[in-house]
Amino acid sequence: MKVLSRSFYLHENVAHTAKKLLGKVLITNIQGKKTSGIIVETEAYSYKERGCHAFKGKMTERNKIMFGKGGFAYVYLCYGVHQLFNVVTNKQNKPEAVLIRALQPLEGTEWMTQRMQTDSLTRITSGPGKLTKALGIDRTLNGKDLITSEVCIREGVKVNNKQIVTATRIGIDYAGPDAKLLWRFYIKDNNWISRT
DNA sequence: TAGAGGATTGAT
DNA sequence: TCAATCCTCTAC
Repeated sequence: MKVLSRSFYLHENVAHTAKKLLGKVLITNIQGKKTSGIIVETEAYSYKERGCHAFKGKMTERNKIMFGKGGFAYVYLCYGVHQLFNVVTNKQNKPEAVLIRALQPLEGTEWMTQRMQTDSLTRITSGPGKLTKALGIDRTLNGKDLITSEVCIREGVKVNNKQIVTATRIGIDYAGPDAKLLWRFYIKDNNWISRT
């Protein structure tokens, strides 16, 4: 399977890219432990709306990686507890990103269960904070190139448009009217979707 | 430089 | 429903 090219990430419509990422495979190779999973749930974020860290194009020390070109990892700490993994999209100075919210485990499941301290695969990657832990993703991967580094995304399974469910994003009530944007995408009836 | 709050999760 | 937990951002 082929690693996604730079051009995939440069599309100017982040919601379009978020939808296209469904079915793709996220791979990490951390300390010799290769793990991967099929992306089954995503959310889009754009500088044009309040839910985004780079709203109105405001650059800070934390979000500056979003201002570069697409195809790089944006990892940050949420609630002081969880690391969240995003894919930077669009061209330089068009800060947009796709949050990966859930995966279907594929390879290296033994490492995932070990990292999660459980024997069961059930719901082990069904949430943005959980999948990063299962795949060994942390903030040291912030800014990594998704084409050449130890974290990358490759072609996966085909997802029919009819299988994709569109919904409002989770946890951004503070964004006012922008919280109503239908920018959350997930694969219908998939067992690994995060909480409803 | 201090204070508030967050793109979550799991236990109560 | 609520606490954990700490980094980031904002205001002073």
